[in-house]
Amino acid sequence: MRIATWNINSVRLRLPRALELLAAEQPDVLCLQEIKALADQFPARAFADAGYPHQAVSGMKGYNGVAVVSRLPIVETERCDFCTRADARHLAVRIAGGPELHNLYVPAGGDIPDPAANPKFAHKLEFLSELRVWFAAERNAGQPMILVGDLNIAPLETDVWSHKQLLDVVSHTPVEVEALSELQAGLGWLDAVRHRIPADQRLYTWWSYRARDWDVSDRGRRLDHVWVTPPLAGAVRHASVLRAARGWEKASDHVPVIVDLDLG
DNA sequence: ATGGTTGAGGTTCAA
Repeated sequence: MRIATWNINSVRLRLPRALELLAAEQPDVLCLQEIKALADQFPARAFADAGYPHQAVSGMKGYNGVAVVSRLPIVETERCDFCTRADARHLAVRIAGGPELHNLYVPAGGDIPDPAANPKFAHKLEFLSELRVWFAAERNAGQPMILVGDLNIAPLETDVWSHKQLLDVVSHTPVEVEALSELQAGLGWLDAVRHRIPADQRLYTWWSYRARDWDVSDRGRRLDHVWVTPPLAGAVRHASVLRAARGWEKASDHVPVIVDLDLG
């Protein structure tokens, strides 16, 4: 099973790029974040015509929003709200004959890495904490599950262009990395991408729109992730990051991440 | 020291 995840930053604006991605990479399931659309604005017909008729969408007006489109039937769908906000940041689906898949868009957290001074950063930490508690209460480490999405945290030193210069920058601060690590430890999630692309290699999935030349300066961060629970640890066959997508016309600031699983 | 760009929607937020 091939799973792709992509923060598309407006599904309506970038629909043509998404259809090209599906045609080129042939994932079985594509998970999207930041669709920036209401569910009834989602281009369902276009994805269905492209061979992805099985869909789940959690949308809102203008911001956030996550969606899953699949070649394989989706047999169950669940949306959770965290931090008492109907924020369209989570969608769980069960793929027919396959594992449960959680698609997440973690709050970015604003600019100031201090929860007392910055409510957005406080929200980010609280969201991660609630997510950890939710998984501990509602699921267990023996269930085969996949967690994908824009987690808005680059945990490793090689997940950012400069570990030292980003220690005070939201997305790489120790307090966030610790919160993410606690979430990961909860069910023993394995970082599927780093399982296949070792941590001694720099790896980024996001480059700011504000750089003069994203490719030359290469000041990226690995914000987008694919994790699996222990029963699937041995199933991870291949992982890739589509860096070239950052150079597409009308590119998202994030690029797709793809993982292949051998589910037997 | 601070700006730089993008998207949605509406003249400003969030990223």
